[in-house]
Amino acid sequence: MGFFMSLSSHTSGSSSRWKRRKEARPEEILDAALELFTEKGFSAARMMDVARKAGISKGTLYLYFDSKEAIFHALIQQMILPELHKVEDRVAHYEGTAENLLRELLMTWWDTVIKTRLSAIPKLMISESGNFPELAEFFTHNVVQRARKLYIKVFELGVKNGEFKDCDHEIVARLIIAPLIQAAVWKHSLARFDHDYDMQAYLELHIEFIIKGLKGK
Amino acid sequence: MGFFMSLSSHTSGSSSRWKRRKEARPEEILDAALELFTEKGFSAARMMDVARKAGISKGTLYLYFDSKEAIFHALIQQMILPELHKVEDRVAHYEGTAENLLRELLMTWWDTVIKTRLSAIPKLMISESGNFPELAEFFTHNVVQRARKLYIKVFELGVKNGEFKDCDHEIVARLIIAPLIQAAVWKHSLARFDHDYDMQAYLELHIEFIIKGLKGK
DNA sequence: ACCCATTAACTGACCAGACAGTCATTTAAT
DNA sequence: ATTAAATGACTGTCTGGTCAGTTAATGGGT
Repeated sequence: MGFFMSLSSHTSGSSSRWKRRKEARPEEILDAALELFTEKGFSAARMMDVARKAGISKGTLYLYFDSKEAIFHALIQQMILPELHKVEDRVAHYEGTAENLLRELLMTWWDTVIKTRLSAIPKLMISESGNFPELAEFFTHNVVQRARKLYIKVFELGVKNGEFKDCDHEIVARLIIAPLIQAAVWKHSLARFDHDYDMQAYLELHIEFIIKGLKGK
Repeated sequence: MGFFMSLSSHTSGSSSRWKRRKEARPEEILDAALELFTEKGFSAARMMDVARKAGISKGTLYLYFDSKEAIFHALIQQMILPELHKVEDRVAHYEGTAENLLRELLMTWWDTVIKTRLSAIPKLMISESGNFPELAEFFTHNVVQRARKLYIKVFELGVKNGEFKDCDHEIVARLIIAPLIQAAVWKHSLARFDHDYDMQAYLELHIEFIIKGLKGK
């Protein structure tokens, strides 16, 4: 027993059957898991597939994570928060018009979240919220509500400056965010069955409509 | 074997252990399945739980549907299309301003889809698109794209009337729809961990922003 | 009105397959 | 020679689907 046929595609060309790569494993595992959990859902994703995609065996997964659920936790908790911190800092130190800050924020978020693999996180968290209520609560409080608060701040700055007309802050923030979340979710679900569309134009038109709406109210 | 303890809560008060209800079963099964599939996802939802929620035994499920997957198919194919037909008829026979038609369309959709249990369908289809590519394709072509075409038509009417300024039709349609889909998805995922919000105000502000954006471009 | 034969809706114990997680063994690295 | 990273066959459990048996409903005969 123990014969070998899988030409491990990961670092092909090596003569040895496998390499010790203690440092690189966790991130590779999380990447593989993010992709599979997003595509199939947590429950339908198989640990053996995660292992294969990460270029290791099933047993090795359990050297780095206690369980399937532990991988899911790590995904949600490690991948988004760093990005959020950067944006919060940016808003805290910003000086200028609210309109420009809003434009910048939306474009930054677009480039660093919606266009990258991070866009998978919202779709995953939305799909699995029913099975992981505690994580969903963590995510809602520590990502969603904090992001929303950021946009509320920008809006309030604009109202204070006389740039924007006042109206319900939270509703405005939700309307600003909705098309971005939707773009992320779409990208990882029905987009592959739909026409392509010009995502940049989508973002720009959204910004234009929102700015016009906020100003002219 | 065969002793009894479950006081079947479904039609309590009856002395018999169960009733023959051939006509009512399919819809009750679909309702139960929609709720569970939406909450847990297709894979994590157990047939026994669907059966219990529908007030029947597991075996009875298989008198009405061939498999778990058949229930999923029936859900997607039977629940949304009738609503879509109504709306398509309305647009085909409409006479009046594009602005008023757009307002009416959004409000109608809001009341008949977003506010009802039908709102679960988009969240479910988005979550499961990776596991049911054929159904996802069907849904995308027969629901999403048809709905989008409807909004494109309204927009084109507005452009022809001189009510709206011209710009990319499909992008506009996507931006009009995004906050509604987002509201539906949210309702069935992270909303229970988030603050409540005034959904009616959300819809009304969205309509206002969109109309202003389309007019003033 | 009652009984009993027949039908078919319904049940739930059971089965076969699948999968998360384990661990004795193998092998890279030092 | 020693350490520890990595493996994959194995196991216990869980669940979709089945089917032999149970029971509600029906209606024809007395």
